[in-house]
Order: sequence, then C-alpha cells, then structure tokens
Amino acid sequence: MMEYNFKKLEQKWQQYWNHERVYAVPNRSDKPKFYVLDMFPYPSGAGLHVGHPLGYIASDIFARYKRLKGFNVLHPMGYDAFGLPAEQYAIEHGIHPAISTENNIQNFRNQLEKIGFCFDWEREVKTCDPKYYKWTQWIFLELFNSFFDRQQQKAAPITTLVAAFEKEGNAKHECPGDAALQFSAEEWKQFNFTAQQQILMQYRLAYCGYGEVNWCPALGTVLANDEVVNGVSERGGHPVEKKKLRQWYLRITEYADRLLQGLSTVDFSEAMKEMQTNWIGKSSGAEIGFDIEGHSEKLRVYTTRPDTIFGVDFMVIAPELSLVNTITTTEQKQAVEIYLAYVKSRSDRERQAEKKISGCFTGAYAINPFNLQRIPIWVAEYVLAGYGTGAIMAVPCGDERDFKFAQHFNIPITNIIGSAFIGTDANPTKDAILTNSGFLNGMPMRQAIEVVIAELEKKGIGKRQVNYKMRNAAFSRQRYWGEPFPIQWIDGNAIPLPENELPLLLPEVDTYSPGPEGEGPLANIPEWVQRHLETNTMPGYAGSSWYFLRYMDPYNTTTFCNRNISDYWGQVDVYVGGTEHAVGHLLYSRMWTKVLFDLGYIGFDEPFKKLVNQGMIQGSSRFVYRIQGTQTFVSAGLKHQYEVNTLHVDVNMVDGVVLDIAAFKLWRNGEYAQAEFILEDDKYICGAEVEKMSKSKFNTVNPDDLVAKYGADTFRMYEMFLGPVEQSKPWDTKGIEGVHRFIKKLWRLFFDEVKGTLLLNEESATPQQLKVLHKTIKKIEEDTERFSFNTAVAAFMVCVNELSDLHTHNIAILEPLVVLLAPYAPHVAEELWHVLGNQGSVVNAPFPVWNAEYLTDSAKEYPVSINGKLRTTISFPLTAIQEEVEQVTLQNEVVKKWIDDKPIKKFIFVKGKMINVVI
RNA sequence: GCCCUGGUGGUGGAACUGGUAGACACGCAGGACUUAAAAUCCUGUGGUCAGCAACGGCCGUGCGGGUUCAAGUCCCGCCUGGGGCACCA
Repeated sequence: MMEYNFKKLEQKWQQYWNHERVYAVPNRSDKPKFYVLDMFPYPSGAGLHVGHPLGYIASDIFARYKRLKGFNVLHPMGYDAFGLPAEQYAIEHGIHPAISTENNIQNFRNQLEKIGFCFDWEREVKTCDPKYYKWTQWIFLELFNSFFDRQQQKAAPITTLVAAFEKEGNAKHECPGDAALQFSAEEWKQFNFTAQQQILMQYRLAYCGYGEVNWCPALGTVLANDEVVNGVSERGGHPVEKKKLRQWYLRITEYADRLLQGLSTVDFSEAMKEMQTNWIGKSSGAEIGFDIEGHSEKLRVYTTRPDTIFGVDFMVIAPELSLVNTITTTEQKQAVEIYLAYVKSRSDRERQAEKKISGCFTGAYAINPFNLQRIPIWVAEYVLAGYGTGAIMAVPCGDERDFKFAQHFNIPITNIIGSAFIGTDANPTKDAILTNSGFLNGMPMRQAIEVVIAELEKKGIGKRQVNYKMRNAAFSRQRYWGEPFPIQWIDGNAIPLPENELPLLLPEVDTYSPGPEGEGPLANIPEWVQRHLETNTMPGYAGSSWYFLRYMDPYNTTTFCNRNISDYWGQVDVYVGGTEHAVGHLLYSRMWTKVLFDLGYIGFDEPFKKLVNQGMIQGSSRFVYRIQGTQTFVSAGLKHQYEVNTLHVDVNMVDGVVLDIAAFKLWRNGEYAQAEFILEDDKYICGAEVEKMSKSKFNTVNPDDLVAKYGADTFRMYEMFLGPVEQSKPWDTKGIEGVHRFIKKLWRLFFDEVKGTLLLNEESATPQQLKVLHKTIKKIEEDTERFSFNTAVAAFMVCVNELSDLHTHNIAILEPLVVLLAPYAPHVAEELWHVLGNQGSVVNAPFPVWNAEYLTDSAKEYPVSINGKLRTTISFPLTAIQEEVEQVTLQNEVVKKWIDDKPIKKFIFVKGKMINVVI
C-alpha cells in the first residue's frame, strides 16, 4: 500500500484493536493509574453531530497520551439512557422507550466506533439497564436510610439517630426539616410508628415532602420548565399552573458547606467554582420575627443587612405563603386575590426577570421592634417563597429593587445613611454612617450588623442565621422512563423494599400518558398500585450521579463497586464535559460521592480531581428567501427588494454561502422541484447565522459523512484544529482540507506515491532535523498537557512542513514522530508504525523524550523599539549583556536615524526578549 | 433580571508569565506540471499611503478612557454574541 488509503487502513486497524483487545484495561497493574472520563451522552434519536465528539476526541488524545507516558489508563464510555425525549417519542409513536433507546445507543456506538476512540467498551454502562439501576436504587436506599450528623459533619445511618432519640430525644440533633421540633427520649418512645416515621422523614438524606410543579390541566401532565413558554405549554399553548404534589427530595443543603469547602481541593476553572459557589449561595445575616398588628403569628424575615432595620419602609412576602391569606384585610381581599391569580401563571424565572414592578398591599402592618413604627405588608412576585423565609424587610434607601418598588407605589422612603443617599438611587453601601437609626446613630453600618444581631438575640426577637440559596433538590418525576423508587407506601409510611428485591423493575405499561391528578404513568398500572409502590420515578441525574464508579467494576453483582477496585482507581483524574452541567450534575455527583464516602463505601469524597469544560459547537445556519406567495427564491443580496419569507436550508447543500440549486430542487422529496431563482453573479447566495446545532434548523453536520470522506484521523485532528476545546465556536467544514493535506504530506515522508516506492532510510539525522524533531516533541508534550490541542496540531503541521523542506526520510526522525502523533491520528500512526517495521501496537510505545541539547540557539534576533514602537531587529548572542547590547544598538543605522540627536532617557534591555530605547 | 463566558485579517484561530500582533490553516489571487481536470508544488495575501526597487511611513486586537519604557494581555466605564438559572440532558 503506497498511497494513503484511509478507508482501508482505518478499518484494518480498528479491527486489529478490537481483535487484540488493545483497549481493555486491567483493574490491577504495576503502572500508576490514570482515569480519564467523558460526561456520558444522552442517546438522542438524532444521533451524533459534530459537536458531540469534540470533548471525546480531546479526552481520547489525553488518554492515549497518558498511556504512552506509562500509565494504566481507564477511559470508558456509556449512556445516560433515561430521559424525557424517549418517553415523548413513546407517547407519539407507541414504541417502548427501552426499544428506541437501545436503537439509539446502537446508532451512537456505531458512530463513535468509526472515530477510533480508545474506549474500553467492555466496561460500557447504561443507566436504564436493570443491572445498573439496581445499584442506583440501592444507593437511593442508602440515602433514605441516612441522615446528616451535624456534629460530625457527615452522613450516618438513620439507626444511630434512632438510638440517640431513644437515649436523649433530639436535643443534640436539630431537625433539618423543622428547626422548631423538640422532643425527649420519653416522648420519642411514646410516639407511634407513624409519628416516628414522620419525624425521621425530616432527617433523611432522601426524603418525601410536598413541592410545586408546572401542572398543565389540558394535557393532564406535569411539564419541565423548558416545556413552558410564557406561562403556557410549549405544545398546544395550554395554560400551566402551579400544583402541589408529593415529591422526593435530596437533602443536599446539609452538604452545602462541604460542597463549598471541597471546591478548594479540586482543579476546576475559577468560573466553574464561582458558578457552584453562587448556586450554593451561602450568606449570613439574621432572621427576625416581626409582630403583626392584630395577629398572634409573627412575620419572619431573613436579611443579610440587619443594620438597616431602621430603614424598613415596607415588608414584602412571597405570594405562595399561607400567611398572605391570614393577614389580608377584608378591604384588600379582592385586590390580593386578583394579584395571586396573576402570579400563579408565572415561572420563577419570569418573576425574577420581570422589569415591570408588580405587587399588592395586604392591608396588614408589621411592627418595627425597635421604634414601634407600623410597616405596611405587601405581597409581590419578586420575592420567592423558596429563598430564606419567603419574606423580606424592604429598605428602599439601600436596595435597588426595594427602591424601585417604593417609588412605583409611592411608599415614603426613610433615609438612614445621611448624605450617602441622594434620593434618586438606592445605595447598597456597608460603609456609610447610620442616621435616623435610634441606638445605632453614628455607627458605621459594617459594625452595626453585629450590634443589631446581638440586640435581636438578647431581646429574643431574632437570631443570627446562615442561609443558602441552594434548595433541596426535587428528586422525583411524574414520568415513566426513569428508575422506579424501591419504596412501598404502607399506611402512609414509606417503607423501603428489602435489598434482595432489587432491582425493582420498571413494569410494562399500556400507555405512557400520565396517571390521574399529575401522577406518573405508573399510577395507571393496577398491580403496581395494589402493591402500594411509589408511582414517581427518579430524575435524570440519579443514574449520572455515580456512574463513574460503576465503570471501575461494571459486572459486580454483589455491590455497586468493589472497595479494593475503587481504592485502586480512585478519583477521576480528568473529567471532560460541557459547562451546561456546571451545577446540576456536578453538584449532585459530588454530593453522592460524599455520602458514599461518609458511609465508608469509597475512599475519596470528591469525584473529579480536574474538570475540563469543552465549548459548544454551534451550528452555522443557512437561509434562502422566498418571495411571499410564490415559488421564487431570491439571492441574499437582493432580498431587500422583495417581501420575503426566510427559510432554513440544509447546510450540507451549501458550499460556503453558495446554494447548490440542483440539490435544493431534490431536497425534501422534491418539495422545491419547481422553484425558480433570482441570482446574483449567476449564483444563489444564502443568508448565514450562528445558532444552536439542531436538526430542526438543518444545520447539523454528521461526523459519519466527514469520516467517510476524509477519514477518522483527519476528522479528529480537524475538530481539535478548530480552536481551543474550552471555547464555543461555530462549525465550518471548509478548513478540513488543510488537515487532510497535512496527513498526506506526512505520508509522503514515507512513500513516493507517484513512483510507488518506500522512501525510508537509516541515515543518521542532521542537527537541523534533530532540532525540528525535538522542538516538536517538547511542544506536543507541553500543549497536550495543557489541553491546547489546536496549537499541537499546528505544531505537527510546522514539523512536517520543515521535515519536508529538509527532505527527511530518516527512520531515526520519523519513528519518534509517529509515536508523538499516535494520540491525535491513531490509525495512520499505527500503519506507519508497522511500516517502520515494528511489531505490536503503537498504543504501547513509549513517548519520546526531548533533548535540550538539540534545541539550544546561540543567538537571538532581538526586536528593537524606539519609544515602544518596533523599528528594527538586531541579532545578539544569548550571552550578551546590557552594555554590549546598548553599545551595538546605538550604533545601528536605523536606531541612529530615529534617535537623531535627541538625548536617550532610558535604555531597556530584557534578556532573551526585547530592546526598547526611550528618547 | 441574576451568574458565567467570549469579541483579534475575508474565515477558524496563534501570541503560555505585559515584551516582534496575525503562527498554523481555510479562502482568494497569480504561477508551475497537465491535451484538460484532479492531485501536487511555488509566490503573494490586515488596512492604507508613498515608491523603480531593497526598503519605508501611518493606522490596526468590539467602543471610550486610564496605568506603563512597553497593553490583544492589567484597571475603570460601556456595546455586543453565547451558555446557565433548579422537571432538557
């Protein structure tokens, strides 16, 4: 084989790798371990597009590189296979999600295999496989049977809590679900079983409660947030309202502090850490109970600024609070009801994003405990029930939103910060001196925070409080295609199934439509309901919270992962995935890891040592412009002369922006066969825009097509060449030719394709050739280590260009180069490795070592600037010192010309960098 | 609205710690080989001005300021694309 026939060659080596089990990884080895993981995909029906493999290629290169560097590398792949789209597909087409999912998985697998990844497919996991979700259910029961011991700051079995209750009540274990709950050992023993279970439920890490969902009565189903658009269902446009349903939750808030602290032990980007920190949203302040005029109940507010308590001009409570009904006066009742009805149709996000100010006075007044002033209580949507106590004290002079609200409703504003408030804007400073503030007058605000908290605690009307924005995560879905909860409801108590009954299999159903009253499809199965089994299923992040552990020991039937094996592999060393998982998936898998660690099942409490975020590949959409009411399409440059409709066209029919008219006429079964065109310069020019890559926008590019046309090696290198992995960028197939040419050029260092001869020789390498090689080794090693794959590809190109110029055909140079290239272009590297006469796979070769001796230069071409502007360059030996440099530089013709006879103010010489003459 | 992130030639991008802006590619233009095409190779390619030419001047990293001998890089204020915001995964 003298010509570069990538089709034959790639197929040959893929078969060889499979057959020889080259990528099977042992769980025991003398080599150091390294774990490289990709976020596993949801196997959608649309298959892979060019955006998916970006991260996989990056991690594959890294995994192969680490293997060459002598590590035992775990690099698995699997599928996050439960999820809403498969269920929606089932509802529409009547095909069981298990079947469509399996088909999709096969399709994904085929596509992935063509790209030549080094995944150990023997370790593949699928979250929807009963052999897998048995252990998801098992871990769920561990969460159910555990609580967070605040003294120890770790999870512990609920049995130890029961033992403590029997001995001393809950004195040492404040109830996370109800801080006011207190009972003695005697009282505990007096409680009946149900009462005890209800108390324990308030402690469990997986617990049941009630929560609001998007309920769409017309569809009879619960909707995801992204299925709700402007308060109506995306499909059909039916009204959506809030409905309270029984839900499972994970008590992740108990782990808030550890999740926060753990961030300092992992190598995530600062942006990622910041996002997680914001999500956790730790704040400290005070909770204050205000008296409400004419009511015994208190109005509890949480504030981070207790120092501003004399500036409170009104209170705002969230519309969801039951307190709204209790305190609303008869005069205000109608207005409040109208307002509540309006709020009910709106999502949290809409409520926060809304610029229009809305709210309603309840008619009730709270009393400021320090100056006994009456404070009107309002209800408004900008306060969310889920944060803090669901009520705030509004201080318009210090808070922008409070200020706007006060202005809008003409509520008088009290100024407590003197000249720091000028009446046109709120000033959120902490450094002003307080005025109009009773006993705080003259005190800096920062200092007053502590003083007020102390005073509140002394008077018993408030206390110091740490709050988290993070809420406990709803852990149930009213859906079919998810893990069933291994829970039976007996006399209103949640009773776990015994371990030997796991997995609780997802039953067959006749219809995937929802059950009565917002329950999931499982509620439609008589046998299921008769057994009193939980009808909710688990959400997508259940299976994905621990999958990285299952890869280590995927066939174990006695435990989720053998402890010795997880001790060997330990943390994921490099985890590659998109930022869209920044909070959800990453926080939950971090929490699960901590729980499993606390309970002694694994030996580490952070799952991912280093996280690399790959950017999104966006689609580059193309448009055609149809003149309204006709079949005539007008080229983009002329479209403004007509009334046109804009239509997406398949990007695969467009070369750059030029439409392939013949292909367009055949498109969509000839829907546009009769189309006529108004051209410019004999071409039809399409409009272009960058959008999300999706089937509906006809801007997806299938990797299969590119692999077929250019080969997997070209495809892999081109994906990397596109730009930094972390950065989002639109896909453009145009540049792929350049990478393909590079591989062919490399090939020609080995073969003369025209004459059909092998060019290799055993001559010893010249210093120039050695310099090129070793410069490249160094560059590839450094770039690969820092995930700078685009510059590494460029370095390969430079190397091959230079070696071609030097007519290099020496084995001594080309063999190390082939090993260097193996992580990037494994197929061609494997072929050339064998052409060089080696036995066995290049996968197991040692990574070449660069030698500094070949790289040293004796001189450097220094840029010479006058006043910071580059004017010329002068070559100096690397050993040159400032005096010599200064002398030579000032004699230089160009420099002399610029200096003229002005005096030299300063001569700057940075060794190895540059020279700057300041005049 | 809040949080994160990006903006450099016609295009993707490079410039790692403030030190020669535009590496490497694509595209384009011209040329070689060829009956022709493909493939391959060579030359040029940020804008602009002047010039026979070697070479050179000015401008230039979203916009406006600032720090510095020196700013794509640091600081302040804006504009703008993308992602996330708890039931998409």
